[in-house]
Amino acid sequence: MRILLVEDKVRLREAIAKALKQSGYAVDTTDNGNDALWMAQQHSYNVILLDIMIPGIDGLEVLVKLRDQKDDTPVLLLTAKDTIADRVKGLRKGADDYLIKPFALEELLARIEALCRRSFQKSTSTIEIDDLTIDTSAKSVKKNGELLDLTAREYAILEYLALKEGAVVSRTEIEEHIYDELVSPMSNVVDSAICNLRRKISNEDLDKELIQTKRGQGYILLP
Amino acid sequence: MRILLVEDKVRLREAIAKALKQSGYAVDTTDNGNDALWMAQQHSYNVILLDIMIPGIDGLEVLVKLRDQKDDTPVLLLTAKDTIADRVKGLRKGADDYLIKPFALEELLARIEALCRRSFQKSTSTIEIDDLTIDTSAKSVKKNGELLDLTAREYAILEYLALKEGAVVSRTEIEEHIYDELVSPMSNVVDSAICNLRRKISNEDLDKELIQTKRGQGYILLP
DNA sequence: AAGAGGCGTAATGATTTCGTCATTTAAGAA
DNA sequence: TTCTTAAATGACGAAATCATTACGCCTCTT
Repeated sequence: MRILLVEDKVRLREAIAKALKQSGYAVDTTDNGNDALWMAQQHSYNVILLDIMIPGIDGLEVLVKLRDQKDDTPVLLLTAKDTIADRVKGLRKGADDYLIKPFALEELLARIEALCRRSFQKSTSTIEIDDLTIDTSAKSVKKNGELLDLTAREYAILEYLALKEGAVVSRTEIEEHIYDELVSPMSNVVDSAICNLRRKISNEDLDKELIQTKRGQGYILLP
Repeated sequence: MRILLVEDKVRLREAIAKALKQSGYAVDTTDNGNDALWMAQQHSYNVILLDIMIPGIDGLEVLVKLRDQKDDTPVLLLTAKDTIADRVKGLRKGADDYLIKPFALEELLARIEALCRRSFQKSTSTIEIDDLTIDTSAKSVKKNGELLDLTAREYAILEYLALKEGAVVSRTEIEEHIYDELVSPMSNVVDSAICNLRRKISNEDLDKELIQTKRGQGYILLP
């Protein structure tokens, strides 16, 4: 899951970014509205955290422009203002949620989770696929009740595939949503990660692969 | 466990704060309603102790605003008033418990415990994990019946991990819940504390670690 | 007032992860 | 079948993360 964080106060921005990364998100940050718009056009983020009071174009305007461009990335507004009028204004302009500063990091994490779930049209925090149970809240995966020992990367990829269950997911898409920095075109990081992941989730006896390869296209997770 | 104490009378406030700290809670205090609201938004407390008669916004109003913001932190009202009408009013507005001044510290501590338990949906005051028995009421930990000599910090961390058994808990989350002030970003207090904790709870013979490291994510307590 | 112990900090050493590269294997077209 | 290209796999090393120790401040106790 990749998140764009738009916040001008350095300390707050870095504190939030740190917490998000610890929770397994790929995070891009910026401190102003112009860059925010630019970045939002470059990548498809899963969630955008948008402070309203920022230099350059203000947060609400960024939001409006995004929606004008038919970009419906979930936006969570961060704001110091706390009047019903402001709330309504933000939501009217197409925000999906808002949080009043200062807020608890856990609250933020919970809302982001909710937004992600919603954007993938999932209502629960666990996804069941075959003999796997993926708990997106605890960030753990169980196979027949046994906890699997996945690394952060492995988990992130599996979760992403699971959320898009049944859809072909390209390498590029995985790179863009899971990795912080741009992956060099020649790299086979994803292949490598998928290989390790398969090793951990496969049933040695059955030769059925949960993660199937669509040659020339990417991977697909099938139940 | 982190507690917010809102009480304007200095002596009483400090007495309560001291007692709470001795019982192993992280305590933040304030003497007025405005700051209380601010602080409650800043952190996610496990319990809020709220005097009704305070300067600024009064206690009941603070409560109402919290609930308006969907903040369901357990609130224990402290008040001199003792009429059924007042009680009902408080509870109606979303308080979880009620204590009439003057009260015995013992009584207060007991109720706080109850609220903490309830918020984690645990009915008993002891948590059993592997060969450990954590008594949240006595704030003691036994290993195979033997009492362990944990420091307050160590206990607090263990208890928190235990309450979230099976879920990955990030350093940031631990810092936020166990430590009074924000820990400097570079600090490795948590690592250090975990290290000491492990030393005390580990079985030298078995190499199974109860507290496992999820590299890049945090720690997880597994049975 | 002195001693002890808790606890935060810094430094160093150990571990793990993960990206890269090289090689093998498999898929699909001719 | 054979050739071409994509994907899987395994080994390796750099980098990041974590564990552990030592030290010093501060608080609490006696």
